Parts: sequence; C-alpha cells; structure tokens
Amino acid sequence: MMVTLKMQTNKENLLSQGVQLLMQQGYHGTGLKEILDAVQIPKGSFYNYFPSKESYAAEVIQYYIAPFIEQLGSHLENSKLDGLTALKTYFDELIVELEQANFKGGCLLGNLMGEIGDTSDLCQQSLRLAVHQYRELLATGLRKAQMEGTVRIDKSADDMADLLVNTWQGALLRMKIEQSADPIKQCCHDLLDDYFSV
Amino acid sequence: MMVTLKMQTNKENLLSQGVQLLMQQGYHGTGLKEILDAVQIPKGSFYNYFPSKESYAAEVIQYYIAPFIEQLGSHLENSKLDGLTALKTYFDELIVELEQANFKGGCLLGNLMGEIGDTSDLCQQSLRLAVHQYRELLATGLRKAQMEGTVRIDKSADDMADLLVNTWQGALLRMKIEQSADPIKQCCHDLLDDYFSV
DNA sequence: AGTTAAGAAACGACCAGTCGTCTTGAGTGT
DNA sequence: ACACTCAAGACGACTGGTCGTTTCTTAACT
Repeated sequence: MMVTLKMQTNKENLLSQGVQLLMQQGYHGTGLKEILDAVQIPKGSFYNYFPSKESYAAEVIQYYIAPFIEQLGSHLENSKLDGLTALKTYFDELIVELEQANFKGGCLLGNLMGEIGDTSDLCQQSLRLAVHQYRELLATGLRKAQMEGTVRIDKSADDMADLLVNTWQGALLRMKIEQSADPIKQCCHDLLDDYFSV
Repeated sequence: MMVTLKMQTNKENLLSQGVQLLMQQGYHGTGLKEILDAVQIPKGSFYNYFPSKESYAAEVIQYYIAPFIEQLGSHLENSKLDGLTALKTYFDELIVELEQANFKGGCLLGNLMGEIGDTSDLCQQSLRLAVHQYRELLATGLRKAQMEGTVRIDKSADDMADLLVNTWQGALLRMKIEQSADPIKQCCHDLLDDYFSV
C-alpha cells in the first residue's frame, strides 16, 4: 500500500519534471540523468516506472495537456461567460503565463511535434491524441459561440478549431524567436476578434 | 586557388547535408559524425569549416531558406501572374513537395524554432533573420495583390504575412503528426482563398 | 516466504570538440 | 624553370563526459 503510493508520487514527480525539462530543452536535448537528479531518483529506478525514455515522453505529453483541457473546459462550463468570451479569456490567461515565463518553452506539444513528431511512433500517437482532445474542446466552444450568434456559421467549428490550434502553435514558435508576445496576441486578435466573428 | 574551391564545395556539401539531417532529426538528434560520414569528411576537418556545431546550424538555416526566397521571388516577378495567384501557386508547389517527402521533416525553420529557438542565441538570430526575410517577401506579394484588388486592404500586408507564416508553420506541425496534407491545404484555403480575399 | 521495488554500478555506444602530425601547394629566390 | 620554404588545410586518433539501458544485489512489503 505504502509502496504503491510512494511509487505514484515518484512517477508524478518524474512526469511533472519531464514537462518542464522536455518543454524547455526538447527530447534529445534532455538527458534522463538531468530529470532524475531533479527529482532525486536514482537512474536504475527509472525503469521501474517507465519502460523507456520514449514511452516516458509519450506519458509526459498526456500529463502536460490534461491541465490545459481542464482549464479551458472550466471556462466553457462557466455559465456567466458566452462561448466566445470564454475562449478569449482562456487564451488571455495563456498569454499572461507565457509572458511570465519570458517566452521560454512555449508549448510542449508544438516543440515535440517539430522535433520527434515524425520519428517516434509512440510520441506521434500521444501527440495526435493530445492535440485531438484539445481541438475537440475548442470546437465545442466555437459551436457554442455559433449557437449564441457570436461566431460565423458558414465555416464549421471543427475547421475553425483546427485553424486556431495551428495558428496558435505557429505563433508560439514566432514568439520564441522574437522574444515577444506580439505573435500570440495577434493570433488571438486575427482569429477570435476578426476572422471567426460574425 | 584550387584549395579554396575544394573548401567551398566541401562546405556546401556540409550545409546541404545539414539541411536534410537537421530537418529530419533535429539539432540534438543529429550528431556531427552522421553529417560528416554522409559527406565523407573526417571529423577533424569540420572545424576548419565551422567554429562549432551551433554556428554550423546557424549557417544551415540561411542555406536552407535561400532557395525558398528565390522560388517565391521568381513567382512574384513572373509578370503573367497576379500577386495572389503567384502566392497560391508557390504554396501549391510546396504542398506537392511535402507530399512527395511523405510529410517527413516539414520545415527546418519551424522545427528548430521549437527545439532551440529559445536556447541558442546564435540560431535564434539566424532563425529570426530567415523568417523576417521570408515574411517580407510574402508581404510584398500581398501588397501587390492589394494593389491589384484581389486582397483586402483593411488589414496591413505585414500583418497578413505574419499570420500566413505562423499558420503555415503550425499547419506543418499538424501535418507531421497527422501524416496528411490536409492541414497545410486547409491553411492555404482558409487564408488565401477566404480570409485575405476581398 | 515470495514478490517486487530500490538503488548502485557498470554497460557499450556516442557526444562535441581538440591535438599533433601529415600533406599540399602557393610564394620566393635564383 | 626550378628548388626550397612554410603556412594552412587535411586528417584521424583521442579527450572527458554523457547517452539510454541493463544487471544484480539489497531491502521492504504482502
């Protein structure tokens, strides 16, 4: 009982630390030793928790996206906000967080899609799953906004959600090299305030 | 005289091979040995051509973007095509190339922005320069299209060029994990055929 | 008693980068 | 036109360190 509990917190620590390090340094740029040192777990123990670095990364991806799904979901369920406002509020929060992080890291999904999205099957699957979940939630919000009359209905919510996800990811890349929040702010403005709007 | 000529072709071979390998495997995922073996240059000679792997990558970035600038530029200078058609034609060509590559690699700029865009100063500078050149050329095309009356004038060509670059990059990431050309096709359609259009 | 995790040590392979030797060809003096 | 000089590129072995992974003994819990 105790042992499995300890194991679970160890595993969570590994995943949590993995989010930080993999996001900032990438997959190949981060060694297991660095992760293990940070959470004070000896190297030999790692393979009690994960079968390989690759499948560890695949789990980190899911661990990373869950809070974003939750955060966006709770905004959409907030009955005080209409769908479009909920989306805008959510992205505004993300922008603040990214500014506080001084534009370091960006998005783990975007970074890993570029680095290993087409070379690691395991991570590709995990990335696809994570992006699809996220995209689906955005589409739900856009559908709600369509019914509320604040978003155009001549484009499908699914297509707009894809466009929003992709533009956001591209804007995050730009943010990293410009060291500025302008690209991500522009992304939200162009799409949410203009293109999607009725 | 001969020696500098040989040096130049060696250097170009290194850059050309670097484009391929860095695009497909990333910066940290590609070892110098792998590059050097591919172009049959011994390890010790590498540092006669480049002071470090990092500055090599920075040069690879410029070597990579040049042909794209040239290709897009020649389309824009083609007097038979209006600006908007030139842009569409250019991106259609890119899509064909990416399909032929089976969606492997994507764009070196996007991949490196995500992986080392905020950790390597040298590469960040090089990436910024490359993206700015590219963005400026797209803006030129969009400005031309505005004057021809095929693109809306209530948004600045610069802003639209940024949006186009960013969305394209995000769509390339999606392409890599979906293993499909749909995201990049959708990107062109949404922006060039719809949002930018009058 | 039996199962499983913890943990240390070590595995071979590979990393970016360096060092000193070898080779080459341009420049100079004749 | 030829021989000599000498800097500069070519080159491969080697550096210390790190990579992901495995092995095996010890310890703890059921």
